[in-house]
Amino acid sequence: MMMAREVSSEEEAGGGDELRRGPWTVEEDLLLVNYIAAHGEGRWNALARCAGLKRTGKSCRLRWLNYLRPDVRRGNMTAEEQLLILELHGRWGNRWSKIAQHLPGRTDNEIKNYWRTRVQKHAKHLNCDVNSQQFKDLMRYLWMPRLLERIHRSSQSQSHDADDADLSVSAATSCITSDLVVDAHHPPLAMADSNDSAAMWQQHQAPQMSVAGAPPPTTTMAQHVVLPTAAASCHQMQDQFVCARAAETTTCCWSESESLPGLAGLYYDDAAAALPEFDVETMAMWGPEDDPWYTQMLGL
DNA sequence: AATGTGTCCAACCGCAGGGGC
DNA sequence: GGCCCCTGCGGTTGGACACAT
Repeated sequence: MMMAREVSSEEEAGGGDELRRGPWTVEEDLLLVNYIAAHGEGRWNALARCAGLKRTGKSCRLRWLNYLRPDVRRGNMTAEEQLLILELHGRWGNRWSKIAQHLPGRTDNEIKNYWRTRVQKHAKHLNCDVNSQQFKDLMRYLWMPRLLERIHRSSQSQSHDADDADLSVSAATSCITSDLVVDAHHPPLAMADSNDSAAMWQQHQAPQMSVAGAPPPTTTMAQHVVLPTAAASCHQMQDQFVCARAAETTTCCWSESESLPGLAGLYYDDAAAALPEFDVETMAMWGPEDDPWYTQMLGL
């Protein structure tokens, strides 16, 4: 029913001529960019008409937001961005536009494509349903700590003279927005079972990081909690929150004698001992060695 | 070199919701 | 309240490209 109306308005936008579809030409891009530079964006149907584009308003909007906008970031997702996507998808599901708001320069379309092509592909390879608890646990307890280690190693290699706290405060900084902190009252994925939000918030402040591949935690979580030593800047708060969040996925949940939740038969010792080396150069979430490793660990 | 297969991503489609009249 | 239009979101598709055989 809506489509009939929509089509009529789109036909109007096309001025009665045949509407173009498919890939945009350089000339069309120029028309759109120049028009928006002169008149601003919005009112897309009228914009398409006035700019002389034989495109629907929808098509113009999509082209601008996903491709032509000057602040669109292109290229591979960084480890920090991948970590954020996993984290935020765990919290919000397929709310791509909401997730995109936390990754400056990345579009919902790009994040959606990333999820479908990379994450779902690996779920398929592992014979997991991407929505299954098993796969969620895999992300939470294995992939996210691994990504964190990549970030950690990368920042170490970039700033040798930084102290430990600074290292924990990773380059993820640039990707985190204040919304994430505001949203921190939601029970985070990795500790959704907790009832004590105050204690959890204290844990959020803990910049201490223990990642997969590092010596396994031998103390309780309480012993890992380190209260902030100085008034933290907004950025530091955000960084600590994120790093502590991700660190929890390692420190809270793995003990030497306890199997990983949802991953029956997979023990911390096994995981830590068998972790393959990261390919820090490529910063890809999965290296070629990862699939067989996960397959073996999961007994798939 | 030719062909087949898989991957990635830009673009499209269908729908829902909001606002103006 | 109902209609119309616009905008935005999430799902899907198709073509270009890369890689394997």
